[in-house]
Amino acid sequence: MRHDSRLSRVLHALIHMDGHEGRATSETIGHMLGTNAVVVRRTMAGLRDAGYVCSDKGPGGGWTLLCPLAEITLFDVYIALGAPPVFALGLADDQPECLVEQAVNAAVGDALGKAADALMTGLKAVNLADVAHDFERRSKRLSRHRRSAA
Amino acid sequence: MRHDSRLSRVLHALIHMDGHEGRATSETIGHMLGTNAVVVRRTMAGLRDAGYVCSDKGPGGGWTLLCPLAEITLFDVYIALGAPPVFALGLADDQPECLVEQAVNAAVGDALGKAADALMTGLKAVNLADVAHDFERRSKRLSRHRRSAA
DNA sequence: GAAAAAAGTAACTATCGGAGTTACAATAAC
DNA sequence: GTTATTGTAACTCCGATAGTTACTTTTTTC
Repeated sequence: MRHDSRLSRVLHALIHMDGHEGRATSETIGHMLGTNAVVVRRTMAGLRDAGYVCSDKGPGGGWTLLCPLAEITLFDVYIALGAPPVFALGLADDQPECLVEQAVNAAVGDALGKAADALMTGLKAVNLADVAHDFERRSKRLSRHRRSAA
Repeated sequence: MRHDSRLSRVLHALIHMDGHEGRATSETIGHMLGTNAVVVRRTMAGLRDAGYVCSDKGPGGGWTLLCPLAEITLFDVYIALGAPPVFALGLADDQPECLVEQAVNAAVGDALGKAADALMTGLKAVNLADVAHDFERRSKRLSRHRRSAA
């Protein structure tokens, strides 16, 4: 596996669900994301547990957004996913008694810690309504271009 | 694989090499890092290509540091390793035409970009002499504790 | 109450990259 | 020429997400 794209995918699903009439089934969401229903259920489980969405079984069932987009930040979603590991880079721990390893890990760990802080700050600064507005901007720009090309 | 610990390990090796009399063989370095000689050679190859160390074959051969520690930053070493991927988190690219995906990826990518900037800034701010000094501080502190415990 | 539509979930496979290992070639010192 | 050493290719191992299959459970609808 190269990347963990769950955050990106779940956000994608939530924005689509906001524009969606009524409930969206896992199957529908899977098509929107280019994946399948089981992956959608698995990934959305954390959001359901956190109370941002609910799911209903049976005919007419599916996923419902329980919250205005403006009240969910990217950070909230990241936490609801279980705060998965951010970095591919890590510290060696083969010689935990070695003071050189400790000094190196303190230095690298400090830089990684600052990077993680910056990431969390960045995720807290944006809510899903911001992303939805950006989507709308992109839609309008695209239709302008289409008209002018016609 | 969980983490890429090459940066941490190479730094560990370089600090040890600075305190080492003459050349250090891959075998010796492997023991210091808790790994084996082939992994050491593979990982150090980038540093050799970048000119920070050289390696000599044959009896009496091994690795030599070519540069004062103060002239190498953590960032330099990261680049010499080939600037490996920093994040385990990534963007979805299953629906590249989808404007929702684009908006989501712009938002998440922006946060990741700021985090990467913070990481690089942190890596540039520390050179290997800083790490070596921290190692010496740790050594002194430890021997004080040992004396006072005796 | 039977059929159908949906979620929930377990279990398995695919994939990807670092790490570990083995094997062997190339080189240099003595 | 023997030995110590690097250089490298080729393979296995591991861990995590992602994909897939199969089955159970729940709920609606007829």
